[in-house]
Amino acid sequence: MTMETIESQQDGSVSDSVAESESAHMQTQTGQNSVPTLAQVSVAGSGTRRGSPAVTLVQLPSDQTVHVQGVIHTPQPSVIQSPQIQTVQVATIAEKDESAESEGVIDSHKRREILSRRPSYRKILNELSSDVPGVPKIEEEKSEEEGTPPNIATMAVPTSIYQTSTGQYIAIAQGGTIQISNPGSDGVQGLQALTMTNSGAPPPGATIVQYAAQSADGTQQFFVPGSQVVVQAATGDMPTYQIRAPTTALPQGVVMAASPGSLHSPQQLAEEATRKRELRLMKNREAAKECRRRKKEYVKCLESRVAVLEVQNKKLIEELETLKDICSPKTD
DNA sequence: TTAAAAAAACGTCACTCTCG
DNA sequence: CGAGAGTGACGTTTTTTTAA
Repeated sequence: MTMETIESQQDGSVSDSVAESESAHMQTQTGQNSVPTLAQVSVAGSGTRRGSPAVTLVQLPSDQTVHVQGVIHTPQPSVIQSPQIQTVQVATIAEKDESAESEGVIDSHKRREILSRRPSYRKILNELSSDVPGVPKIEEEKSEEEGTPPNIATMAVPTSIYQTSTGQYIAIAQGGTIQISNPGSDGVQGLQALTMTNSGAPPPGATIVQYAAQSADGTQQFFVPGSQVVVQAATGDMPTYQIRAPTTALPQGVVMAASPGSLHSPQQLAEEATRKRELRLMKNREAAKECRRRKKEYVKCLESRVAVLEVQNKKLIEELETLKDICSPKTD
């Protein structure tokens, strides 16, 4: 097996401002890869140059290995049509309006409009993956590479565990996650992950537990401003919990009903508005995390595709050279 | 070892798009 | 048409890298 080295143009940075790397359509000049920032891609060629498509291993800079199918198929006519064609353009999946950058005087609102009309990464990548078999799809669900489900992962380091009067266990993890487990169920399945949001300044002296029941998946969420913890649940159809400061043994206040019920007073309305806002912010927070994860995956995918196309380009160049040698006998 | 710089990650807002 | 998901932009925080 011969190891050869090609060079791929890539900045390697994955940050919030991926738009620059997305917008760039990479160009490879034949025989003159003199691009300032170069990353090396190792290619382990295997199999035949002619005949059935050979599978090539491409070692990406990020220790990824990509299986690349051979691009030269003997039965097919060569894709090389003219010696003058020396520029290979690669993967302009998500075009950004280049003029917006070049002009530089465009106002931010208009620029925002342009940018916000781009399709989602999931769509782009799925379209891309339908074209290229090697490109993985972004699943609708969380990918399995994320590992265990969140409610299992977060049970790893509970700092406090309480038992309610109904026999349920409440664990408060360091990350602010509350977990409720039913002793009757077999461990993990009885777990319910709850999130304590400590962000933002709690109203002074107030202890508000906001509760939202989502019957669809059985998820229950509590919002506890400040650093209080959930201590005890009462019996009955409507579960109630007490909030205590972690350092004191005295109950600080109560707490919650399983449904907000009818809201009348301005304070209740304000609390409801606060609850809705907290819920919206929390969802948006999670959505932003997921969006960034998808974006990173998308960029990785683009980089993989660049490597694949670099390999294709190299093979086409080799084919061109071979054909040149065959067709033009030596003159000297 | 440490301070500064750079990069990455995060939270929030504003907006568009999609779906019921 | 409204609710919610998705995402770009922006400012802030955290982590990593680099130079002294």
